[in-house]
Amino acid sequence: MSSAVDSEIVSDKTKKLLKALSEPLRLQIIEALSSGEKCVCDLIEEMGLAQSKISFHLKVLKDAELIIDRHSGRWVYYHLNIEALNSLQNWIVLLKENSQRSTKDCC
Amino acid sequence: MSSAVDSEIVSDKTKKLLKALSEPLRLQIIEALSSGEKCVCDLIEEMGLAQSKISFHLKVLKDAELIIDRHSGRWVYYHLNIEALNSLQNWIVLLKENSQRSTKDCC
DNA sequence: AGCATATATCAAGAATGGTTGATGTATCAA
DNA sequence: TTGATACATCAACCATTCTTGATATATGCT
Repeated sequence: MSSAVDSEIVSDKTKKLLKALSEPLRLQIIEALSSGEKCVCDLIEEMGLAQSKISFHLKVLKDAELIIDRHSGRWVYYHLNIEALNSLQNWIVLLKENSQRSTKDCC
Repeated sequence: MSSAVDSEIVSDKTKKLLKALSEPLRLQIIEALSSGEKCVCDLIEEMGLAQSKISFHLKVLKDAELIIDRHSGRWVYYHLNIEALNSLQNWIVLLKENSQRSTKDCC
């Protein structure tokens, strides 16, 4: 249902989520946003990094739908997309369930 | 407590976990192992990939402590490390809690 | 001991991903 | 309309990661 050759549990969406989360700087951004919505300039100041660098990583996070942008005047505000976190958590839970099923001794 | 310059939630361990999970092939391996312990030869056959490739990715997963190996005769069996999945889940839960705290309207 | 099988490791090349500085675009204020 | 600010994008360079084929190691069988 999600790709041509498909015997997989992991959706392309989850793959993209995990790829986006594989960068330390992006994790820092995620953390920074976990304390609330922020504009790019806040992040630049808070993290002390080049603007183009921040923008680059924000784009990756946005493409993965981990964060959502909101434009207001000259500013762009970003916040976490809880849905993405939920979907990631679901994947982990699924793995764990699968795993438990396979290791439990039979009656 | 986890690094010299530390105003971060994300532990180095979590960073490594997420990096290890950023590769489609490694996700496939994780999935394959979620249905139970397997030896390298099982994975090679099941995934139809070069042995050195599989070994390479198994090493990354093992270094991140996402999987655990067990040697038995000529074979090496791998299984998921549920602890790692738990710790990843905890990180997500923490993010979500943080996020909710910051978005809830005050009394 | 000699051979076969299972797995790990390595070196070289290929591919992907990140950084940097410059430039583009949109919005606001004067 | 001009200038300033906030952000996005781009191209060139640099760094990291993956792949491949070859070789190494360890175990077990005969």
